[in-house]
Amino acid sequence: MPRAVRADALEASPSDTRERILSAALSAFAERGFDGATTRDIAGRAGVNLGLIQYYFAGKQNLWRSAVERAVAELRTGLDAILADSRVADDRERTRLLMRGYVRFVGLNPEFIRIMHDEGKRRGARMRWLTDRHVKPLYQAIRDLLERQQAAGTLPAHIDALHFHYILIGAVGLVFHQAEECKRLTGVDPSDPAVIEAHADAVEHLLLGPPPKEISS
Amino acid sequence: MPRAVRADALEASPSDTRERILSAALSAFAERGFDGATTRDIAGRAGVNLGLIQYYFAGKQNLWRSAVERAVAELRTGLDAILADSRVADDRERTRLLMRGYVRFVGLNPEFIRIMHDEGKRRGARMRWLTDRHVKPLYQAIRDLLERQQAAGTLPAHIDALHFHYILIGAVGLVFHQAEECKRLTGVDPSDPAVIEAHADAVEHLLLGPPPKEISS
DNA sequence: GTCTATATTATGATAGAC
DNA sequence: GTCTATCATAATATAGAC
Repeated sequence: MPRAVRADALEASPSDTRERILSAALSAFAERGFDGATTRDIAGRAGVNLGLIQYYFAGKQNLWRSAVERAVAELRTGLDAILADSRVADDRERTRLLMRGYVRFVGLNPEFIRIMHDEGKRRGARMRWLTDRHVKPLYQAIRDLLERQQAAGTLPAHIDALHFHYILIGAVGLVFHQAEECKRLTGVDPSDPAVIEAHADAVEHLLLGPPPKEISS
Repeated sequence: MPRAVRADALEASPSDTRERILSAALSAFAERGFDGATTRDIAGRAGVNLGLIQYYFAGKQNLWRSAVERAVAELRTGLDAILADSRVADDRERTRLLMRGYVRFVGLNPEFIRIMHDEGKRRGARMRWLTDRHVKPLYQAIRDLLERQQAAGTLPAHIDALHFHYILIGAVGLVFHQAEECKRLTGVDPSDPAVIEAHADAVEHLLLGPPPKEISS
């Protein structure tokens, strides 16, 4: 069965080449921004020839989109599972799990948030694509969770979804976005799993408040 | 007195040219990042000749530093005044005023936070310069305010300054950093003064909690 | 599919006239 | 101080050999 073992052969398979370019692209775009990243650097990181970027992706824009699509799909899968989990009792718990899932994802995948920030400040096709395709669903989910809890009286009624969304996303993500600054500022590397959990704890406590009172026993 | 009126003459004075380059540079670096901004574009926005950038600033790096220095100085002046104001009664009120001052500054000067985010994610000389010179003092101030309130029992004791700092800065700034995304996502322009105040209200309520009880009258 | 050129454009910086 | 012209480099993208 020679076909089945091809992918494990010593030489990289074609699809492996494609994947390596995508991974290298995600790192490069996250570190340097779209303008700062160069196709030469990406090819170098991936250990492949520059021409292969054109062969597989037909240009820098297209490579960016493919790399981002793959990263966002991972996050969406995780968050959708939390939102659809029927075992979760109430909206506060669902918000809490959504937030913690988001903290963990961003802590382990800071490339994602760096690209979101790099594009979210610009007018342009990439920002519009990201917003319509990936930010809007998350915003709707957060908005629904907020409004249901406001109706139930468990979150303050006068805060608009816009503010709640950006406060939550900003509070969760900035420390991982600014990981290099944070390391110089505090000596602590936020990608450390213990720091990730501590950050989730802090956000939960400050933003979601103490858990609602137990039914008195 | 011909010397005194020179600056008001019809033609731009030399120092005016320098100022226009600085303003254009701040906008360009904020919108496109250090790598994406070009000296040609900056000269074009300022309405001056490309060669004048070399004449006044001797290079792109130096221009960046001068432009950022000017923007940061404005913020520092405002925040230092709040921190030094002896009329402020207690640390909670000082934290509240510091936060609101920061919200207003960032809301009106989104260039500042875009540059902070663009550099804070990178290793390199610009990040180190920004962190040591401008982020550290703010971090120390926030850390002191947090720890004094923890000692007084008015903020939760187990939250480390690192998390509190990045939660506060992230919650305050993201909506203004992502202004373009926000406009597309919600139709609301966060640079609207009413939105700025609403954001300050929301951060205050969610992060600092309700004001401490009045002395019963 | 992968490689070596190379075309084309854009960039930061410089030289020198006025 | 301000301008035009230009250099040297680095970028994306393409053409075509293997």
